[in-house]
Amino acid sequence: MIFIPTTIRDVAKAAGVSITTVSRALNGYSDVRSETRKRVVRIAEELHYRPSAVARSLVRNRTQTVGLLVSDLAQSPSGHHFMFEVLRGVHDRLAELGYELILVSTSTARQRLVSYLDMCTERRFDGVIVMGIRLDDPYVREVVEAPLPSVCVDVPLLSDHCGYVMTDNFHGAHSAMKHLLSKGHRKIGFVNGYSQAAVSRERLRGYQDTLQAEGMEWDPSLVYEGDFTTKGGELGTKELLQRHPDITGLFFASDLMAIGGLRYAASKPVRVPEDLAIVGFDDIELAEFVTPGLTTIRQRRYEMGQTAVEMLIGMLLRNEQPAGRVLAPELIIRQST
Amino acid sequence: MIFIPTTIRDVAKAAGVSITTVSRALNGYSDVRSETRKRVVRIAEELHYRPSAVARSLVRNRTQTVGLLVSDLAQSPSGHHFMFEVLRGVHDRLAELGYELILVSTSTARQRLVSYLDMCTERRFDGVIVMGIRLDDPYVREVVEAPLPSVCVDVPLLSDHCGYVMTDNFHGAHSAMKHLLSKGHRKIGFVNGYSQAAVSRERLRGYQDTLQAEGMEWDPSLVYEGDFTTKGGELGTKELLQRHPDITGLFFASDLMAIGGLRYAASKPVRVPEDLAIVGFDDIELAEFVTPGLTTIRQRRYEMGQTAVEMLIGMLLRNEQPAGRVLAPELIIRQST
DNA sequence: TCTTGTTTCCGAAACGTTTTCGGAAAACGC
DNA sequence: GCGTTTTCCGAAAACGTTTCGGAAACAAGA
Repeated sequence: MIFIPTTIRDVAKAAGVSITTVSRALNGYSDVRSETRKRVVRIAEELHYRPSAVARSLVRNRTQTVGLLVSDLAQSPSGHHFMFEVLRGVHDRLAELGYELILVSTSTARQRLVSYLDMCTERRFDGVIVMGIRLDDPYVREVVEAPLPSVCVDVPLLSDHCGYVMTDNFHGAHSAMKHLLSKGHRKIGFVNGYSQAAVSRERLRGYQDTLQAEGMEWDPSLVYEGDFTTKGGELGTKELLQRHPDITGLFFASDLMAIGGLRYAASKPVRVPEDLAIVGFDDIELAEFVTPGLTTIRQRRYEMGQTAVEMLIGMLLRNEQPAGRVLAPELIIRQST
Repeated sequence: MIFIPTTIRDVAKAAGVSITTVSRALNGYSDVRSETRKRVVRIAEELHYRPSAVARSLVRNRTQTVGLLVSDLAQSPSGHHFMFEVLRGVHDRLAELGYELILVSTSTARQRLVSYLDMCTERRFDGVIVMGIRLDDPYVREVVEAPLPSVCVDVPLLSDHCGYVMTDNFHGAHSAMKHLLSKGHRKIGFVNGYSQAAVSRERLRGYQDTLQAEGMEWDPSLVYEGDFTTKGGELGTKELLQRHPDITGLFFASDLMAIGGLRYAASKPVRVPEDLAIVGFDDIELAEFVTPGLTTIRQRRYEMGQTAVEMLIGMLLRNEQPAGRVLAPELIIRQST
């Protein structure tokens, strides 16, 4: 019933050599006669020998595992859309490099008893990738201070063992605004995410800067602080349109909020894009299917995941200094503008 | 630079006892004086001692890890929507039980060299949960035959160490059809997923059975075999409406395909639900945001993940027989019918 | 005093690898 | 035939735990 795997000892015995020789033969060392090597390899295959990663980890003092820390798997801001793609990027690149991905989230009871750091040291992760974390999250400090190589996604934290990768939110917001301006809009509102997210700050800066660069005055009452949710986007749209009925364009800090804006418009006699042009941020899958199709700023999420891995492994293997990498976003024009 | 964790030896030395005593003190054995125990616990905390899961796994011969095998992370049938929720359920329940989740997908080069089974034995997973796999996937055999406790999601495979959990697709399809019939539709088409998916077969059976139970003839030309994608749904709708212009209702085996149907309708002068009623399957997040809102069959995805874990751990810890568990779906009525 | 039992602790083996060090045998240079 | 190098292989230590089988110290019962 219980499955007992073959060990290196079994192979050694069957091949009539020492376990040392088996280890060396299978790991491609040079000092083993090719004839012996062939025999060992053959017998190892016959016995379906698979070296135990556990034992190997113990002696090598590296586990070839990376933890993916997600602050809250359940109710992340942009929902699954953002996370899943990053996760895919992380997973795929890790797999290519021969690392395993362990998923850790804070959403469970156990994680409240044992801290992130405790988990990481217990499991002896080689490194950690953090995502979906807010600047005011208590774990931030823990992660950055921990003596464990790490990379943050979408949080610009930098130390001697912690790098980050994120979208160029400033320029993303900039190109969204340039697009709206080019369409002739002059009164443009901004529905932001909550201010504790690093990305919100950058997007706000992009909004302001673009307006000022065009010589237009910048009016705080044109900005609404939402929470990245559809509901928040709906409320923000309502609020801003009440404050400034002459608004003809709205920029949202997330697609989910922009979809809230579309919903509000649909419930009123407000036509999109004729009466109100809408631009989102993220380019989640929904954006294409919603009517009208949502003009938005595409984040390269898969690539962010890959890049995070690249950086982490660089720190691990080649002792590279952690850095901050910024990925260029892309304007996707659909029917909402 | 490199982080060297404290070992049980460090604690033993600092506390002036043997490592045996430290181990027994921290693991709650009875034969250690409470005074000694307190001292050991205090010192362990002071030194931030965290027992190495690696070493423990080696000696205990269990790793407290479960692999989540995903046949292809990238292009799964229902996309992220299905997987992510199941994954959450799996993760959360595992975490509660003190297990770690390792994500393994077949989408990478490395996985093509080393088989699933090899990975699992190398890493010494205690058990495995499989999802997103097709009946004709070569890995199916491997997993079922492997002497490793496993649970399949959405694939009805049963052996003495392999159980499964899935939605009651037959009854899901049944209630979708009953709903359409109750709305007065008499000519109803069915856009199915690819036939190699176990769920497709069940949904087709539900479609047929319901019609026949109502004394209606069942016409194979009313069924289109799609591929779970939006594009396929679009093509299927076009094809079926050409074959039978008098169709007034369409049932889709996935929401993504149903959305394809909505798109086709929007591109023609076909009004939904007036000219054509549409029912999907899954209740992905999109279903609510699409216009018109999609009537669909909700799968309890999070719960499926939890249930899979429950069953696996039962096999592991309490030696329970693997079983097949079927979860009831739910009809969600929106504006598309 | 001798056995018996309890309580509290420890030494040592075991888990399955990798790796260091060194030794035996063969080949080579002279 | 002798030293030297090269080739091939094995013994043993190490990684950090858990656990088995005592052992020391002391108390209690005979």
